Parts: sequence; C-alpha cells; structure tokens
Amino acid sequence: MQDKYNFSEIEKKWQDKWAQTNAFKVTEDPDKEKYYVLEMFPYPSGKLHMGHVRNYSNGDVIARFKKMNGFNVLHPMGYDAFGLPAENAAIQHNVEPAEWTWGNIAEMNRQLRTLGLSYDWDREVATAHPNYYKWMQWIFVQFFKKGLAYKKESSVNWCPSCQTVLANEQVVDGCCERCGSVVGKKNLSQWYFKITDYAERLLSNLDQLEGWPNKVKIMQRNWIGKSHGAELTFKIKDYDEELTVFTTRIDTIYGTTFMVLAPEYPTLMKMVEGTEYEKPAKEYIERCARMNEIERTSTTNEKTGVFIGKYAINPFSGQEMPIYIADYVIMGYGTGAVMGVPAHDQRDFEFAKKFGIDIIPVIDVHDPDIDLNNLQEACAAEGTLINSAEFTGMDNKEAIEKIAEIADERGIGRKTINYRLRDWLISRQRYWGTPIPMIYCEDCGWVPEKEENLPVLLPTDVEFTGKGESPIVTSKTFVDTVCPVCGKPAKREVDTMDTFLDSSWYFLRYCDARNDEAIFDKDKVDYWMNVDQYIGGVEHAIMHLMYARFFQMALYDLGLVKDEEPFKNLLTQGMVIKGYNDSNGNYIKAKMSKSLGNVVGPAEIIEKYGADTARLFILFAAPPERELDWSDQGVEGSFRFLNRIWRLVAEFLDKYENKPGEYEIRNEADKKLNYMMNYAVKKVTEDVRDRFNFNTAISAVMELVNEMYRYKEGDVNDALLSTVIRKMLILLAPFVPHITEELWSELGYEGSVHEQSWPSFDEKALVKDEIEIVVQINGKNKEKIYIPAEITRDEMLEIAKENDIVKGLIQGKEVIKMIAVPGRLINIVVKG
RNA sequence: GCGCCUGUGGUGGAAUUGGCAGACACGCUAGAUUUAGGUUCUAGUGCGAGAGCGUGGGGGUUCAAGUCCCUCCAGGCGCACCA
Repeated sequence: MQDKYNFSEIEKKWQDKWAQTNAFKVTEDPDKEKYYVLEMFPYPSGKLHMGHVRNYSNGDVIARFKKMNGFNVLHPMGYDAFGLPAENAAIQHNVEPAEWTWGNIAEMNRQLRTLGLSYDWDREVATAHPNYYKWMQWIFVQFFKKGLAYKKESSVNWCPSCQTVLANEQVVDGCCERCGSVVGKKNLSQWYFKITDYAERLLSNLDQLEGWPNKVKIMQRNWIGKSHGAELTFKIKDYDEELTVFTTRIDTIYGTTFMVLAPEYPTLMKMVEGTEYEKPAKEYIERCARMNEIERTSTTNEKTGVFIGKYAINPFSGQEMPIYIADYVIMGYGTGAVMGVPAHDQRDFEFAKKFGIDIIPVIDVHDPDIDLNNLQEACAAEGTLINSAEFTGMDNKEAIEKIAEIADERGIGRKTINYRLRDWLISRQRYWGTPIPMIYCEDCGWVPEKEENLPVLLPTDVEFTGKGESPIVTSKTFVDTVCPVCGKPAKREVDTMDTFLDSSWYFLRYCDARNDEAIFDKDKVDYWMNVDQYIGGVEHAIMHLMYARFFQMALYDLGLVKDEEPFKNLLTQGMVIKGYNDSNGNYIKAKMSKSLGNVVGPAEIIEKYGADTARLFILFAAPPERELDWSDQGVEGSFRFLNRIWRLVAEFLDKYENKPGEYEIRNEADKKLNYMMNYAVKKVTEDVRDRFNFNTAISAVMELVNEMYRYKEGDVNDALLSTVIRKMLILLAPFVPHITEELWSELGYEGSVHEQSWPSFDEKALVKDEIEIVVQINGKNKEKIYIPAEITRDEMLEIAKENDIVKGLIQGKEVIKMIAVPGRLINIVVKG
C-alpha cells in the first residue's frame, strides 16, 4: 500500500468505477422499505458553488446512511433549466439559450461527479427538455380544465429591467427579486393559477408537517395571512350603489366616522363623474398610479387622500360618513374599501387628524393612562363598548360575534375570513420557459392545445431584443395555428410559464423519469412518494415550497397522487459564509459573493485536497441548519484527519495481518478501545439517524482514531484492531466515500464499503465497572470519586461521606440535605 | 410596528432529559524529529497569582440553570399602510 494519501488518483478511480457499475441505480422493490432523499435541484448556471456542495453533501450522507441501514434509497438529481440567464446570454453573447443551457448542464454534471455523490443518474431530469415540459403543459391543461387556470386583465407587477411581469412572491421590498430593479405596475391580461382556492388547506395542513422547521411553517402561515372578520355593506346617500368593507373589528362600528376607497376601486370614477369632485379624484388616482411599490407602501408617508363628495350611511348608527379615496387602502386585500375608525386604528387616526374628521372612542380599554376623550394615538386594545347604543357595556369580543350576527340577520353583512394570499400570476413575457399550451380562437375563446399535440415546442426562429413582449412573437412559425375545437385560424399564447411551475412537480417525475406515455406511472409514484427528506436553502421557504405543496394538492384532487403533501421532512440548511476585510479594514462575515471577493470555489478545494476533504470540512464545521463559516485552516484540519487515517491503516497493514472477527479483551487497553469503538458506533448512528448532527458524529470518530493512535503504541491485539479499523471505515463511509472505499479494498475486503450493512454496537461494552462521580458541596464542585457503577443511592452517599476531602469540608457543619444522582453527581447541602 | 431565530474560550463549535460548561477541531505555546522550512509526534492551552470567577446584561425558580420563568440589550431573518 502506498504511504501517501493520493486523493486525486483514488477519487477518480472510484468515481469511474461507480459510474461504470451504475452503483446507485434503484428500482421499486416492494420487499424493502423505501427512502426518498432529495436535494433541491440547481439552476444550471454552469458553475457549482459551496452552497451546492453543502446541500448535496448533506443529502449524500443521509442517502448513503439509509442505504447501509437497509432502505431502498431513491436519490436523484436534475436541473431547473429554464430561466432568464439563458436568455440574457443569448442577448449579450449571441448564443442560443438551448445551446448555452445544455453546455452548462454538461459542465455541472462533470463537476457534480467530482464530489462522489450517490445519485441514480438514470433519473436525471432537465425542465427545459421537451420530454419534461410536455408534461408541464399537460398539467397546465388539466388545471385549465378544472378551472384552476384562468386569464384575466389586471394591474400587475412589472419589472422594467427583466421586461416581464412578476408574481407577488417575486416582489421583495418593492423590487424585483431577480435583478433588484424597482417594480412598477402595468395593466395586462395574464394567466393565473387559483392558488387561493387552496389557501385553507395550505394553511391547515401545515399543522401535520411535524418534520418541517417551525420557522418555515410560520413564514408560510404569515404569507397565507388568514384573518377572521366580517363583511359589512354600507348604503351611499342619494346614490344607487353599496360599499362592502372587510373588518376584523366590527365591534367598533359605532366609532366609524368615514369611509376610504383604494385608488384602484373599480366604480370610483363613475361615482364622481360629472361632479366637481371628478377632477381632483382623477388627479389623485393618476398620481397614485405613477408611484412605484416602494413609495406607495412606505409607512412613514403622511396620509393623503381626497373627498369624493358622497356619504355612506352607517347601517347601525344611521350616521352619514364622508367617503374618501386614499392610497393607504390597497385594492388587493379585502374589498378595497375600508371603514375608518380613528379612535381604534392608527392609520385611520392619522387620516382623521389630517382631514379634521371626528374621533369617537367606542371601546373603554380600562387603562388609567389613556384619556379616551383626548387620544394621542389610536388605541387598538380589547375592552368594553361605550357610545354604542344597545351594545354599550358589552365586552368587545362578545360584541364582535353579536354585531356580525345582527348584520347577518338584517342581510347587510356576515362573518367571513380573508386571506392575504393572492392568485399566482404565472405568465412571463420570456422566451426560455415552457410555452403555455393555449390557443385563442375568435369564436371559441381560449382553448387548450389537444393533448396528443403536446408538447407545444419552443420555436427556434426568434429574435432576442430584450424589449417588450415575449420574443416568441417574432417567430414566423409559432403564432398562427388552428383552433383545436372549430378548426378556424387561431393564435397561440406567446407567453411562457413562470419557472417556478417547472420546479413544483419535478420530485414526482424523478419517480418515473423516462416515461413517454404518461406524466408518470401511478404505482411508481405511490411507491416512492412522499419525499422522506427534502433538503435546501431557507430562501425557498415561501415560494418554491408553497407552490410545490399547491401542485401536489391539485394533483391529489385530480387523483394522480395519493398524498396531499409532498415533503414529509424538511431540512433547511444554512448559508456558507466567509470573513473578509472591508475597505476600512474591518473583519466582516458575509455570504460568499463575487462582489465582496470572499468566494472559495469547490473546484480549487477539490484540486488541492480532494472531494473527501471538502465534504468532511463542510459536514464537520457546523450542524447543517446553521451558517457555515468557511475556514481555510479548518479545511487543512480535515485534510490532516484523512491523512491520519491513511497512515494508521498503512502502518497497520505493514505490521499486522488483517483478521477481523472474534477477539478477546485481554487487558484495560483492549477494554478501552473496545469501549471507544462501541461508543463511536452508537454516537454516529444516533447523531445521523435522529438529528443530522454530522459534526458531532464525525467528532466521535475523531476520538476513536485518537484512541487507536494511543492503542497501537502498546501491546496490540491484532484481531481487535482489525475489527476497529473495519467498523471505523464503515462509519466514515457516508461522509468520505472515496478514501473509505480505497482503504476497504486495500485491507483486502470484497465488494464495496458502501454495500456493507451498518454496524451495531454492543451495549455490554458500553457498561463501565467503575465510574467517576462529582461531589458538590452546596452546588460547587469539590471532589471527584470513583465508585462501582452498580451501586445504590445510599451506598454512593456513604462512600462520599467517607472521602477525606469531603469529610474535611463538611466538618462542624450541619448537613441539611444530600442529593445523589446515580451515574452523575452527589450534592451535599450544608449550613454554618 | 408585528412575528421568529441566535448570543458559550483567541476561532468554528459541543453539552440530546435541569445534573462535572468548553467534547472535537482550528489557532497558539513549549519540546522531539528534521541541515532548515513544512510534515509528523508529545505536552499544555476559558479567565485569575490565589480563595475563586465564568455561557450578552439584570432579576427569579431550584439542592443544582448554558438549559426553565420574567426583563432588558445586541445581531440576524421574515412580513409590513393587510383594515
């Protein structure tokens, strides 16, 4: 055996071998328990970064561990291959998006293989491949037929830089999630998915997702934004229209002194038409329309608005209340109309102050610090109703129920629920995406392409200008077609789908990735789904993870899958960060990024130390959910540990014969090593299986290796040492697959270390005869005593009291209490 | 503003059920090996001269608190004029 740990040679050798033998191919096996482990698939940018390496290393440990524990493991990989960068490459470098994408995928495949990951490559998918997007279009058609896809014109988020619309979820702080440009508004006719039909299920199912991090569930709950309240209808004085508002505080109805409509309120202009209020209203609405999302939603803005000359009638008090337009009311939430209760809502309070509207307190909050008749700010607390006719004196929670009930009886309102979640806008004015398989016919309207004609292929005769509409309109072959229903000339939809659709069901396609006849075979999906362990970054907490849940539910309703939820357990891994010195020389830790110059590429680490070292460092430096602080010195340390193992095995083979099996425990040294070995097996098993604490699992093996180094300097029991080495290699195999495979073969073992079953541990070896017990006096550590392990509480205390140091410390003092915790400590409480 | 998370040596982190704080690793110090550097090996390494003191600060519960409760501070994340 070579003295030197020649990682590059070893890693290449085994990667080739695994590829040739298709080592990680799996098929359905009803006799075995299945385990589906999935890492979020990458966008094929062409270059792997450390975040990818961390993601896939985590998944690979779990996959290999589960396989060694007897599970039939599905561990696939693929590419989220549609998207804007390919199109930008086309504009900037004049390369076809397809060519650019397939080239990147080939390059990423090569890089992924250098990491030694246990994927079943036969199941690889790429969403930009017609074999994949054919079924994406098929799903769209099913959704359309079920009424889940519809087209409507409305004011949408428009990114002026990407030249496309964005979903609500893709607007972050008023800016485009992708490019950071300030998002504007535009009226366009676009395709939507009715995700709001699923709001309640998306919300309530979260409770069943016990294997999901709380943080993600809370974020989804907030995003869905369920709000209990009531709708209430107001008549308008001398005008034949009613206004309906949504409110969570119908108990404050007697404190309502004005009404506010959103600038986009549909019948607004009709209300002011031909009156003196038409001009100011129009000006105000236009001013709002010009504002971008940031200006519009800034909470620091002073309230603005204009009176429209009409009065609503409070259905309970009969009072006439002026109606205003104000931009603090949003058309997208509730009804776009709000009842103004300045005494008990801060925004209404500010508005009322500015416009000199009455502030009538109707809830007594029983707080001596608050003067209800001279409020300095709105008071939103619970309390007792005042100034509220027959409801005065009622508890406000009771009043919420009662008033809604009466409104219902009178036919002017009812209890209702509102969600913040909006329907999902899925059209994109882009080329490099799945074509929406819809056709517009003058007579038949929007009709889907016939299923036998799918896929609707992306045309290749297009020009990439980067301006305005979808580049597909420039195709001479795509747009004109015939109506699938009546056969008359018709036009195809030129927009493509949001790429988040592609990634909302790829985990299902992996179950049967090469099926040309159907989206997938139901038996196969029923066997593999759900995903037992999903792993990815927390940045996907809302969009991807909610869209995928929506798809799964909709497909469930179509009878295509057997569960409503796709991902049983979710692991959200932390970012990879690295310290750097900023322009002032301060040391700052931040996410690896090109602009900060604190990037370490996987390729350079693999070249210098090998994939096993890169994996080991990443797995050892922090538990998966935390941020990972990149440290070049830490990488050196991991490399050192692998060299240490290499030398240990080399020296062993030099001196002894490898003969694992029966061995005798001859002395204390044997016993200690045997203990450490069993302890490591127990620790690694439990840390990986129950907690994904890979860092502490690795540290347990490090302790074992340290013990082996001590042990080999003494009287060596070669059968025992052979066994320890064998088990150590198996324990490390999921983390560092190449070096363990090489050493396995050097030791003369048949087959692959990765085919071995996971070792068990001997409980008996973990029982110690004598244990160390801490003796505390008044809770302070004073002495350590060694006592037999099997001993009663009373015997423990006797031994402690006989100890000279303890005796001295309690002499002349009154012993008040003695506490003995078997196996841990003794605490003697004394006075005086 | 609301919601959530995190604060432990010089550094990354450990302490799983309230029971020896600092496992393991990095770094550092000394020594050995080496012509030298590197590698490797050995010993030491929370602070303090010491009794002691130590898990962001303050308070509490308990025989016992990194862990439970209250409160404040700092950093991070999410949502945000959501009626």
